[in-house]
This record gives sequence, C-alpha cells and structure tokens, in this order.
Amino acid sequence: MATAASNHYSILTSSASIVHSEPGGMQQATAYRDAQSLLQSDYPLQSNSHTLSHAHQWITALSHGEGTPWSSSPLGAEQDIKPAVNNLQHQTRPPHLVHQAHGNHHDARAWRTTTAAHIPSMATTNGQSLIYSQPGFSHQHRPQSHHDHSDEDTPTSDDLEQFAKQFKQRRIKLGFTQADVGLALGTLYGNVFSQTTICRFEALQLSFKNMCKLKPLLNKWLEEADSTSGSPTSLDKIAAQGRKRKKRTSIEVSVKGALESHFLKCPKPAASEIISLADSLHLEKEVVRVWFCNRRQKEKRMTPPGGALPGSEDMYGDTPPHHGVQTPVQ
DNA sequence: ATGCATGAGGA
DNA sequence: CCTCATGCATA
Repeated sequence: MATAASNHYSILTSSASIVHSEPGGMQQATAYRDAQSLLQSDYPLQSNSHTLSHAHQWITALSHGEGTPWSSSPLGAEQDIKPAVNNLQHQTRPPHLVHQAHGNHHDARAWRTTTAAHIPSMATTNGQSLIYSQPGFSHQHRPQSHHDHSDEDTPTSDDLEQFAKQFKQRRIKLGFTQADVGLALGTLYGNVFSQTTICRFEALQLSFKNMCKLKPLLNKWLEEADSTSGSPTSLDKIAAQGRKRKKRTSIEVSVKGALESHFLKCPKPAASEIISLADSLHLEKEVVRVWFCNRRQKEKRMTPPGGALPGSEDMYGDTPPHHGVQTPVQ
C-alpha cells in the first residue's frame, strides 16, 4: 500500500519546483500532488479540491481503510465513535499506548483567524533579536566560543535568525516546498519532519533549543540539495501512517478571549481550576488543559506570533519608533 | 501559517 | 500534570 506513495514522492521532488516565487515572502507555495485523497469516506468537507487554485497541502497517504474513530462530519453530526484505534506513528515509538477517545465535540464552528488578541510583547530589551524577554530565553546559551569554527557550538539567536532566512530563500530557489524538505531529511538522516516543523523553523517559531537541534540537519540538507540539484536522488520514504486523531476542536473567539484573560492571570491553573473553567466555558477539561499547555509553549517561542498585532500595545501613537522586529509575517 | 492534539519523558 | 518536540487538519 505504501508503494503508490513512494512513487509520488519521487515525482514530486523533481516537479515541485516552479510553482513558487519569492515575492518577498508571501507564503509557502505548496505544490500539490495528490495522494489518493479519498480512500475512504474521510475528509468530509475537504478533499474536493475546491476552488483553491493553489495551496492545499497534499494529503499524506492514508493507508488501509478503516473506521474513523474520531470524525465523521465536521458540522455537527458525528457520533460514531469507534475505539478502533490501532495505529502506529511513523516514528520510533512503540505503540504501547492507545489513547482513549471520549467522543466529544460540542458544536462550535465559529472559527476565525482570531490570532490572539494581545501579547505582552515586551519588545526587545536590546533592540537586538526579537526574543521575548522570557525567563528561559535570552541570549542565555552563549557557550564557549573558543575557536572559530563556523558551526559546532550553539548558535546565537541571531545566527538562527539569519540561517532560517537564508534557508528559506535557498529552499525556494531550489524549488522545494517545506514538506519536501521534511521528507528529504527523513531519507537523508532518518528523521522525517512535517511541513509544519519546517515552516516553524523558518519562522523561528520553535524553541531555541529545538532550533539548534534542527539547524545542522537543515544545513546539511541545503548542501545536499544544492549539490544534487539536477541529479536524481534516491527517494524512499516510508509512507505515512494513517493515524486518526481527534477532530480539532474549534474554540469560539469569545471563549478564546476568556481563556486568554485567565491565562494572563494565571498561566498555570490547577486541575481543579481547569475543571471549573472548562465547565463555565462549556469545554472539556482536556481541551482547556491542552489549550493552556499550548499557550505556554507559544510564549516560549523565539518569535511572537504575527510580529506586531494590530491593537497590541504599540503602534497607536504611543510607542516610540524603536524596534528590532525584522520580519513580521513575511 | 497555525490551532489544537499526541506522547515521551520528567518530577 | 507539566514540558517539549512534532504534526494533522485547517484556515
């Protein structure tokens, strides 16, 4: 079953070129190649390759058809929860833990790109990098800088920033999508990464440590891709597994606002508090708990989401023109 | 590009 | 339960 997928990959790597152009950084141009979209009745609303003239992540092959434990229809009717979750993540983890589903899903379909409402952006203390002045992130890691080796030691935030920028440009020049890179890393070093991760790397939306870990890999890929540009590379990738996960819960804007408020007061609420909060917001406890976890993580990223949000704290004739934020949202 | 989710590993 | 690295599914 993974055969078809393999073939796709071979093709895509070479054909994924052209599509993108770098207008200054719009957004990744996704090259599509489809991978048998409908193999079963999943993907109720999408997969129709609607009018999107461009931009639709390919669907990672879904192997064997089987009941869908979580979703069915995105608009309300979905109550066929099957505990048939026997998966296996395409990683090196033993699938010794099958999460139990609690067929939830409260309606809620009022999403909007309510990208946070405000961030306590503390701007840059040094006017240097855009790192949040967070207690765990600064230019803390500035290890021994004895000899002058280009890489080797931990890079600085600036190094990462520049590398990411360069990386993206070269990647695009070479005609690769973020997903291509992620896949390539897998074939080259055994570590597959998703489009998401590559994207976040380029946007510096990973933790400092994570960035450092990925940099060498991406750097190596760059060299490879560069030297190999033109010749076929052996691509073999274990097709992705078809893990069915819980349908993403859409939290209403108003609710998000409430959560934000609570977060500001208490970023790490106790279990009991989460429960009551969840109750008052009509959400599941788990959803709320996860929301807080994700929120905290976001706080630790290298770059604040969106750069400068309209309505934040500066930009309305109150903040003096000082800033070191380089690429808002490219 | 991002929001919500999963899971390994750590107290 | 949390943190952290990651990613599916979406916007």
